[in-house]
Amino acid sequence: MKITQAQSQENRARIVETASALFRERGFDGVSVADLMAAAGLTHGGFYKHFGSKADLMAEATAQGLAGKMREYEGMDMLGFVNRYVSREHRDSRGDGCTMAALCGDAARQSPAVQATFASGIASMLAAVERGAMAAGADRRAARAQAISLFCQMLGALVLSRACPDDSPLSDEILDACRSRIVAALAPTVGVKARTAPLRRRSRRGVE
Amino acid sequence: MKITQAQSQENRARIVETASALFRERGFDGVSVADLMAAAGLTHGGFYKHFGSKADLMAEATAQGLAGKMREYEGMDMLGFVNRYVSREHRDSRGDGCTMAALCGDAARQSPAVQATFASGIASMLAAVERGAMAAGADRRAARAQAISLFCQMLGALVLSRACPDDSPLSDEILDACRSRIVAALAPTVGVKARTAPLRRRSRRGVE
DNA sequence: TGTACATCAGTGAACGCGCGTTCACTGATGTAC
DNA sequence: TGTACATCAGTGAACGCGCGTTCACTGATGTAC
Repeated sequence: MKITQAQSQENRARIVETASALFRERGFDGVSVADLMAAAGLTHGGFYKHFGSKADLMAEATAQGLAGKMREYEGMDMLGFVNRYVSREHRDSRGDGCTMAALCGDAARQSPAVQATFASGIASMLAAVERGAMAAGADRRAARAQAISLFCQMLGALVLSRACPDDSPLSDEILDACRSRIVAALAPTVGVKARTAPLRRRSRRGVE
Repeated sequence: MKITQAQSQENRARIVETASALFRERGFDGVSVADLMAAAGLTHGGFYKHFGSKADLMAEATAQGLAGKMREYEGMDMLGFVNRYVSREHRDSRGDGCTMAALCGDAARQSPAVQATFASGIASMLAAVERGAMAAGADRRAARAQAISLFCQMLGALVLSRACPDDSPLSDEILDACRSRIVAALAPTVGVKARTAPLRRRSRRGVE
């Protein structure tokens, strides 16, 4: 049965979106094409009408996952961002969480296309954190290095906390220690003004 | 052909050692039992004379990999440890490097046995870093949180730098920025005495 | 110390299975007239 | 606006392949006497 062009585009978008979440939850190798298509409400045969290969989808889903989270984070101030990122909720919702944290381990062994996508995602994230750090009163010269250091710590905490068993107290401790220290380091330079300074490059009109 | 008991034990140890390196290089799913046995100079059929399943070996190889690196790191002072850990050389030698950094992403999706092994490895590592931080003059009260924060940053930097393509300048930048900041933060409290204080719990006699 | 024999680490073919991918087919869509 | 027909997104069986695992077999080891 043929389907409306609009329907087809909708299906394609749903496949990418579903893949992005499933890859984050189970890793690239943990999701089969059949799994994925079933989760998107389709059968596996149609996959190749939309994508050249699973590897192609991996690159596209990664790119979309990274970009989507960036858009979400850009509206937040530094404190809010840190509190949300280094949290039990984020740790426990891989499928909804940061693509970088969920897949950076896998990315190191993937194709150059996926790695390049990751590198540009990391660059965007670091640039956003740098703007946020400067808005929070960081030294202009050191803002870049501080942003890198900060984000590495946040991501490291999340990744390590996820490597522990579900009920491990260590998992909570890692998150709490890192979050507290980062927030404390940010606090002296964060006033009411900084709290309202979002990570985004410039203000945008309109609703989200 | 039967083989000496000593030979058999040697073979078993070599399989675990080989597996530990290969898993770090390619991930748990990236190494087949046949690959692994061939790399250890054996044929795949004999695998089940030594191990109940591939999953069993994964847990054992992970435990050995974590313990082996701990022994190596324990002999170093904080500055040496940081400089070695957050380096291009470490990034480029996954098979020889830190098991935690190489496999923590995969660990989150593995069996409880592997996750428990990871958690205990993380605990050992954090305890060692805490001792090192205190030897380097850190505040006794904050030493634990500082150790967690420090190690998360080190691991995060390594993992992110590995997610970039091989020739990416961003990969180098991440390592350099984190290493510099950590070393600078350590420097004021690190004197000649601290430099000679190793991470290990107490001094041991005899050669390595 | 020799001899006979049970043991069992290692071999390599074979197993069922799930994977990524291909393909003949379907039938509503979208278009040419 | 109707009619005839080419298109092509989606279907589901089938493909070859590599995986983890099993198994009958080998033959030197290690042991009982």
